[in-house]
Amino acid sequence: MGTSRAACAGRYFGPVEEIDRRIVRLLAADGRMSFTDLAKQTGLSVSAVHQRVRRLEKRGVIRGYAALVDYDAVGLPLTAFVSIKPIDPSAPDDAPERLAHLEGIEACYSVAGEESYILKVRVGSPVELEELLQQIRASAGVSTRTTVVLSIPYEHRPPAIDLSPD
Amino acid sequence: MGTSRAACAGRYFGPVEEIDRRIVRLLAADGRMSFTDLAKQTGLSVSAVHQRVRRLEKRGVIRGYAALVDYDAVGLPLTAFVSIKPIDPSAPDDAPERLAHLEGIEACYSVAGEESYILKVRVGSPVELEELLQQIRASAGVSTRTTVVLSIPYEHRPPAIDLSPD
DNA sequence: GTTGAAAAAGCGAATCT
DNA sequence: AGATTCGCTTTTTCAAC
Repeated sequence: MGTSRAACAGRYFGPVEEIDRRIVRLLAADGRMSFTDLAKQTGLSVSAVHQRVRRLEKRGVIRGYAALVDYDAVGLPLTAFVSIKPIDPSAPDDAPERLAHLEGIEACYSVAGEESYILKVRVGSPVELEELLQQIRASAGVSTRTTVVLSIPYEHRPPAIDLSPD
Repeated sequence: MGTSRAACAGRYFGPVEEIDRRIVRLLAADGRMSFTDLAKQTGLSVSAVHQRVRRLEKRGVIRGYAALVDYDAVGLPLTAFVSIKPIDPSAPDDAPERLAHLEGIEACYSVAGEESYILKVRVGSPVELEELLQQIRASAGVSTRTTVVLSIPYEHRPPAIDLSPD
């Protein structure tokens, strides 16, 4: 190997080094933390932190920022997981692109197992879920299996980014 | 009814009115948007926006802010969905609390269907997934069924908050 | 990475509609 | 009640070191 990468006793910590991981961890837990606070927490100057955050954004390590919302309060009280399977398994599998235009689909995961993708959807009511399922089937040529979410004990807990040595 | 709530042709838009929904939508898409920009996008004064955002935070409509991170880059390249089912169905169901201390569990959904909860987990490697699954089974007295995520076409798309009339 | 200064944004109180 | 204007403070941002 020509390059020396971050590794430690068999555990690979990814291409982001210690201080950067601290920054990412802090911002994942509080996306609006100021550069001033970030500097205090990391022991760096404000400018140094600023520079690192911009670099992390540019490299795509930080992909963006989001407010975490109460979906009940904004009229989207119904969450569901929709597993999909192509009706014609020999057809090209471009379901994610075919579904990207549909509002209400929050995420699309390609998975191992019986089905090919799991979608996470948020809608306003059972009728809206029904309509969305019809659109999913029609748009992607798939069958669907839906698991309705009854309640959400917790969600979006900040990631357990490891801070061990490089 | 004594109170008049937001309703429109059979569609209930939640307890958050038009302009507030605009604000929430904008912040969900860009959690670091400045109050100045927010004011421009909504046609309000900066102070008015400021006041509304604080109120939305206090009411819990905005629950927090988070940086969206590239999990591969920070050493958590393995995502999975873990469906759990109590081994003893007559025992009290407090799985969410019993699992809350475990790092690596990002979300916990109570669901309708064969299993009782779906967990979303992020770990660094297959071995770490194995260890986490053992901890889940031991901590909550459940059996697990795991669906490994192979790739993530998209995730955390901003919610389709409706902006129709109240 | 650091310091330091200018520009921008955040924030609270008083005022007005 | 809710929006606006006014100042002051903090943060952001961009120089040069």
